[in-house]
Amino acid sequence: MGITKTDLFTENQNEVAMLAKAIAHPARVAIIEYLLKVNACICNDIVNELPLAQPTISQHLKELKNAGIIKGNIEGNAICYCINEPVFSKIQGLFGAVLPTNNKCC
Amino acid sequence: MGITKTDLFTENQNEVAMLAKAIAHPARVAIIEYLLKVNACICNDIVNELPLAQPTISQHLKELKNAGIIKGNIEGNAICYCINEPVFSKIQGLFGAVLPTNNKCC
DNA sequence: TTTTTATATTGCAATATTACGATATAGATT
DNA sequence: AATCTATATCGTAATATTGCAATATAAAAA
Repeated sequence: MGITKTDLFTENQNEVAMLAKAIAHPARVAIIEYLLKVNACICNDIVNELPLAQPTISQHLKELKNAGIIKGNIEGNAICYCINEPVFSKIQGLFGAVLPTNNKCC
Repeated sequence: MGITKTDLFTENQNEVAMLAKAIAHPARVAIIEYLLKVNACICNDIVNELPLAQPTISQHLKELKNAGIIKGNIEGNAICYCINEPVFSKIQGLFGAVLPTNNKCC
């Protein structure tokens, strides 16, 4: 198959999986880290920053944008990208704020 | 291609991506949620809990185990799974503890 | 020892992802 | 207008993922 049965899971489970998938590639992690570091909108810089071809980076940016993690603003003939705060905060909440477990076995 | 160029990125970027990938499927999110809920080692229950065939779940469990997120203990003829605390805490740290951004543009 | 129970492995089909060259688009510059 | 610059899209090859039936394995129960 190769197709995920999203209809069998809750909306929340699918959302967490979708957001995790967007982060599940080192190039996209690098893009997020870079945007967090410069803490501003960045245009062509990303292509020069990463060791991948321009179409490949464009594709990764699209996936991050589709997941809502970043957003792009048209600035002349360039497009400036930055972190989309609300979604990014949501991710921090989803993965960061889980109850401390106390395994009784294992 | 279809192959990720891990050698082009830092160890940390690859690790974050690897952990995110392990979470990037609703079935695996459901397994993690269930293990956190019952807060103990669970054996066959997972197969009955999820709407997927046994081999499929076995495969997802294997991926979570490979990522270090869960661990399995042999208990007679059954195997009991539970959250692997150190790695799970690491995930919470990685995704949860990021500086608050203050976008100047967009 | 045969059978049952719990889980893993194999093999395979359907689909998704990754990467990039070639090309398109669109605003800026000359 | 012609060219340059920045980015997106298309097409395609290589590889990875998802899902499951069939089968294997191994301990428990009968």
